[in-house]
Amino acid sequence: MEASIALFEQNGFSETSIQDIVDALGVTKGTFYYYFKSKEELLMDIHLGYIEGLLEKQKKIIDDPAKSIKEKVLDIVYMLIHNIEKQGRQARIFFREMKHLNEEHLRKIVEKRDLFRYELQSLIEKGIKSGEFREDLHPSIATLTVLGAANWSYQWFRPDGELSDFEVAKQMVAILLEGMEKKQSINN
Amino acid sequence: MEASIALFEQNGFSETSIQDIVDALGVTKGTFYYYFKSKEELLMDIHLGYIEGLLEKQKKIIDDPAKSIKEKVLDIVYMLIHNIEKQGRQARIFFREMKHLNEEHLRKIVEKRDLFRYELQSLIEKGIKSGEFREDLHPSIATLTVLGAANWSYQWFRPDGELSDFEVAKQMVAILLEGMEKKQSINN
Amino acid sequence: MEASIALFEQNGFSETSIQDIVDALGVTKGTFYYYFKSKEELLMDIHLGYIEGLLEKQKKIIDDPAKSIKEKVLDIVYMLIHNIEKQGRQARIFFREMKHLNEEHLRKIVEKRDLFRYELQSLIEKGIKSGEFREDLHPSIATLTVLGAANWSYQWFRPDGELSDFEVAKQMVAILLEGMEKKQSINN
Amino acid sequence: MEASIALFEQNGFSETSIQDIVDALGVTKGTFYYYFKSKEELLMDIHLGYIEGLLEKQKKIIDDPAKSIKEKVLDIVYMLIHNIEKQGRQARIFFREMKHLNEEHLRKIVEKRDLFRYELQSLIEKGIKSGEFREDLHPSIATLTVLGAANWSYQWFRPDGELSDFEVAKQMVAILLEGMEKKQSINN
DNA sequence: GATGAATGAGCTTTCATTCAT
DNA sequence: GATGAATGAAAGCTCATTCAT
Repeated sequence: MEASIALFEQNGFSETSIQDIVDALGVTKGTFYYYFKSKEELLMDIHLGYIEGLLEKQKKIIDDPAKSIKEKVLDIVYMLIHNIEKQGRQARIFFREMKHLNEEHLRKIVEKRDLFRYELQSLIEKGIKSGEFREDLHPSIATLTVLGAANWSYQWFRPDGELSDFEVAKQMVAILLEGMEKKQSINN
Repeated sequence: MEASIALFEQNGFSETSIQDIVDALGVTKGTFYYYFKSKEELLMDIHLGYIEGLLEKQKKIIDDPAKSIKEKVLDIVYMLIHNIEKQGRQARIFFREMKHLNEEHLRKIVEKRDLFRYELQSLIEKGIKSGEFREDLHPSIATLTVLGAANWSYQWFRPDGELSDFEVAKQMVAILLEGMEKKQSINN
Repeated sequence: MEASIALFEQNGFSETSIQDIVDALGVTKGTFYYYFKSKEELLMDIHLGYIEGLLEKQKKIIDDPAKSIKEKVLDIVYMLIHNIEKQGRQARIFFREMKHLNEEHLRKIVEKRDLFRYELQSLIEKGIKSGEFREDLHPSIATLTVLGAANWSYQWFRPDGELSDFEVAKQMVAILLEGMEKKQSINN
Repeated sequence: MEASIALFEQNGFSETSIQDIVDALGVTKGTFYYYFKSKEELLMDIHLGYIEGLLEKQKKIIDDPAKSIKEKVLDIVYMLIHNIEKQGRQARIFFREMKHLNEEHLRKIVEKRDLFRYELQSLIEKGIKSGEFREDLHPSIATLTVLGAANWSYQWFRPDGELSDFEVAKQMVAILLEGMEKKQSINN
């Protein structure tokens, strides 16, 4: 799986042959099929590992009773960006290669992906009710804006860049929560 | 090109054969190679058409002397989302299939894509200088946050949804400019 | 098709690879798939050619108004055996490799094979009614006995043997019609 | 062997993998190779079991001093058909999969199969000499006609059909001995 | 401008067999 | 007696590309 993740990320699922994978490991194609029923099944395993990891981490954040909703949103954004440092390759495979899953597998993955989204959305809805977020916020668009900003980072965030994952997350959340506009000073 | 865009978007570049394309048109493979040097060249044509269209529209917005910077950012976000209504398929191909370009073509496209980003970033930098945006804004992260939010919509925005492209863009820009937080009333 | 018939007959369908077929012709595998959708489709074409040829010949014999029923039975047996001289390889493929057809194709072929049997059976039934055949004959078993005797010959009849196909057919029909028993002389 | 007979008969020798066989038994492939040297050897064992059983039963019938030759022919036909009730699957494997034996094994099996035929042929020859059968009978063709009629039944005879194996054999032998023709009454 | 025949390299997958444990 | 991991050869099939016509 590790070897295939590196190859799928770099060259794409369709462009990576079983031969490429087993060559990277110094084994033969037969060995691959001893461990995986098909190339698609391997892809499914990668997808499952990724999304279930995310769901688990999201759940821990949401269930934390000590944090405010804003803090939880920050934590989720940070978690997504931090995850790219650790599992950026899986993330890129997840978004790019999902269409190569078969119908049944795709259904399962989309279900979990949607669950992640709904959990975030219901957090934002709570924030609106509790007064932490503006009442005129459209919960689903707010959710997708946050997710877009964070997920897009898998396209550009490199852990070796100028800013750390935490600083990127802080900046991004600052924009999302407080906005880019210069605040009007109360005294003016 | 039209036929291939529909097929590439639906099934992916690698999964679409030349045969599929010519079948959709009722011609034969020989004919394809009379008009295109290779499958990759066709993909390049699609990429070029998409990114050059975006750059042109972006330029028109930025060069408009009648608008504030904030308005220009709104316009660019709206333009990106609106584009999905018109050219969603090209957008999805652009982001998903870029890696199938050859080295030289890829370089050219990445150059133009980066140009688009730099133009937005320099708009935001101007906004910071002019006092329209907060001084503590990290221009590159702000740029990528805006682009992430807008570009991500190609994954979920459907023109037949509840909200129009303009309403989605307005909501999204409201979040990006004013933030999700409830503003403190001046009297409190 | 000709090349594949020779190979399927000699080595069996599963044991003959596409490579074997195209090697025999001095072309490449791609060429094979330009003309046939799959290996199974080629097998179907062989089956269809064989059974439809038989049905056509059977029809001509049955529709001949100048012949008695006994003569028609002889003609059908002779036709089957004669066919082995001309198309013995197809015959052997027909009986041996039918199970490699896919469900839909198998259904079509079995239908036609059964039609051939029913036509013979209805001929025998007419013979019983007309008094040419014994009344205590069980039509379906008689049919299968005749078909068994004739069809089995594809397992052993070789056109270069001692007897010609016509002589074999005559002998076989003599047994089937008159029996192997020594007839009791009228005077005894 | 039992498990493999069921699988070979249903799906064919080439189409049945060792994995299929050991799966049916809940053991592993290594175990198979502890008991059989190769897949082909297993096939040979099945062939040997079948043909030696037939030869033994044939010998008992032929050696019976209490029976006429005609009765012996009936008995052999009955034995063949009866065998299908008991060992139909082996029979079908025997006729269909023989070509998968290796050269040496094939030679041995063909020898025994031919022995069975010669024994029947020599019985018929005796019947001709003794006056039980017509003198103009061609012994080898008569033999193959009888064998064809009987063996073919493995293609269609189902023990749950309308007639029992004994009734089918009686009908078939009636045809083979007395013929299908209506006998001319002595008084006419 | 367009066709149709052909190629060749590559693909995923299967499977009988081996063998150290 | 039995297992499980591995192999290697081959299978059916796909497909971008070429090119004479």
